[in-house]
Amino acid sequence: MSDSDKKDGETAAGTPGVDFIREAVAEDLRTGRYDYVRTRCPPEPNGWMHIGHAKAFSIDYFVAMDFGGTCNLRFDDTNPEKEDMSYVEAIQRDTAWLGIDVKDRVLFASDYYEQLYELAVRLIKKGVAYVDDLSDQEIREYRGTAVPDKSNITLTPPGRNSPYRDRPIDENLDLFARMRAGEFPDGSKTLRAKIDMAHPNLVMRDPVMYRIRREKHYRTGDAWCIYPMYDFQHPLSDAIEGVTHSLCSLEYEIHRPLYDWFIREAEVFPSRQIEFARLNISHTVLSKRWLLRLVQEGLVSGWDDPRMPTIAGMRRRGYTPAAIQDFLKRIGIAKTDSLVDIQLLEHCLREDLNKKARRVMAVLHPLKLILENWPAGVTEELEAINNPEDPEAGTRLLPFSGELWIERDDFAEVPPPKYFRLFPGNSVRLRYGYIVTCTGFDKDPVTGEITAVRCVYDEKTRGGNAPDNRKVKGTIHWVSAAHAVSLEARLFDSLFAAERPMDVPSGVDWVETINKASAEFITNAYAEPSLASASSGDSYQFERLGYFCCDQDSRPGAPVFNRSVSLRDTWAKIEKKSAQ
RNA sequence: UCCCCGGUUGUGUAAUGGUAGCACAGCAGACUCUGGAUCUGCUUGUGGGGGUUCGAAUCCUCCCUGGGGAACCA
Repeated sequence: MSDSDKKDGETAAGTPGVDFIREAVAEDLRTGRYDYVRTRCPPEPNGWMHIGHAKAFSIDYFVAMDFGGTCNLRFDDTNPEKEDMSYVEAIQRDTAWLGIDVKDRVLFASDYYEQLYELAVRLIKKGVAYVDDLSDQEIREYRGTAVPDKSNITLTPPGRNSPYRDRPIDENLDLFARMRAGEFPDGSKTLRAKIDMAHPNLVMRDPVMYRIRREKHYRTGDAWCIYPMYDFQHPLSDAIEGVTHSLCSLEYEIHRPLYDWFIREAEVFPSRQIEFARLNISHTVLSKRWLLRLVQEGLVSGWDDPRMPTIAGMRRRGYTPAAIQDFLKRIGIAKTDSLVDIQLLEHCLREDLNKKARRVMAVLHPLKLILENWPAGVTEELEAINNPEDPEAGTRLLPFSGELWIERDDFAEVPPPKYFRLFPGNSVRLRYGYIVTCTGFDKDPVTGEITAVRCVYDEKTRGGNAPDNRKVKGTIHWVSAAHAVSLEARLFDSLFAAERPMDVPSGVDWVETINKASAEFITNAYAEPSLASASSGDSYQFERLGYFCCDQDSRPGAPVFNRSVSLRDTWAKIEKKSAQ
């Protein structure tokens, strides 16, 4: 065995184990608890999908795929006040884009209203559900719970039974039918499960199953004036669909006994709920409520603002499904409440785009460079490699002339330590062009601004080669001024400077903590001519700057690019260090 | 207060009674026509105390600590 073989063996030993969910599923198959696997993605259509949902749905989907099973996309649409068809469409589009192919298994809890009603009737007939006349306030009080106030903590004594708890079954049946028929006003009655008002788990203290709510539902219209609650609807919808493993986030852990109770009492297919930790990412927020507010108050341009952690926003920003799936694979699945560093997400994007994105040259902060010894009126064409990581991508020709745009940062009147770009007397290579030496610069006498850099080029270095083997430390990018395409570059930063935006100091509205400098639009950037034909969604690497994705706001002759992520910037680190 | 669930390098995640590993981040170096990419090396960890055991991140116990729950939302 060679050394390298040994090394492979060691690496294999460090291979991550299978996660606890797949372990449990495998166990269920082994013991015969189930003989197939079916999961479900359970969105509520009340907002757009974000990366946290992507994590959950990917777990649902890939767990099913790994065991040769199926995965449903089921909309849990039982709250007509908040739900809307536009959300259904957005969620379906984003799910498919992520590579979650549920085929025709797109389902709606609202399609089960009749079945759920029948199951409720079954529970009433068994004597384990009853119609209650208590108000919401009274239900809370009878439950024996205090007002949830972190600063004023009180005991939770056993609850008291509702005076309507022991209504005869026939009366309950009659009342429930009349609730459906619309004989009672909103909020005047509920259907409750008869479990245990002294249960230590508060969700088991006779949870509400149905409420009266006269609200037009986006799918069922006015057909119903009673709507099922999540705790009742979810397990039974799972059962109706034959879902074996109902995977959800940790917040539902405490609901599992209730999930099991409904399944047992309704005598339906025994789906199993398993919980995992939801995703948190630094410097952003994965809360539908917060995201909705950002959109509604115009703090971002919409659900698909490139700064949003929504799938639509990330897609517009330039994230790829491959990068997102790679990220989700790397963060794993666990029950530990965690905060993933956003740099891991960015790393995954860079890694994907590095292999795929074509290289182009663009100058974001233009500074004129004049080649003093360039023959007047001459334009040359120079060959450039499209992607050094992918030889198949081939080459292209770049126009070159005596007046170029270079990056303002690539010239320094007085070079800082370890700076090896352009400064008086120094030589750099123009990428794929010539080696040039700085002879001077023009300066506005009033403002002190550098207006142009003057250089001479070495004609023997065409293409950027140094035939004399001379070492030129710096290579900078450029665009021929006469041939440049104007473009708009949109640079983005995190929406929140704080690592944990949710931890808002008391008395502060979180909206005030938004990073106001999180979007910078540069309208006077220049790029090589090939970018004129870019179309929306195309990703490029702007050499030495980062990955950019062509935005939907682009117009013919006026391309707009979003910076997806910058390149790793060693120079920035050096600068930062010497500044300290 | 009560009920439930967690705590493994800076971050995330493995190790399922038997050498605490991997990735990201960080640091140092090599290489380079992108200060990119790639490659090499390095630092840092089982929340604490007791117990069981030849052997404990893993089992028991107490403590500490973090999260969740007490909606006619999901």
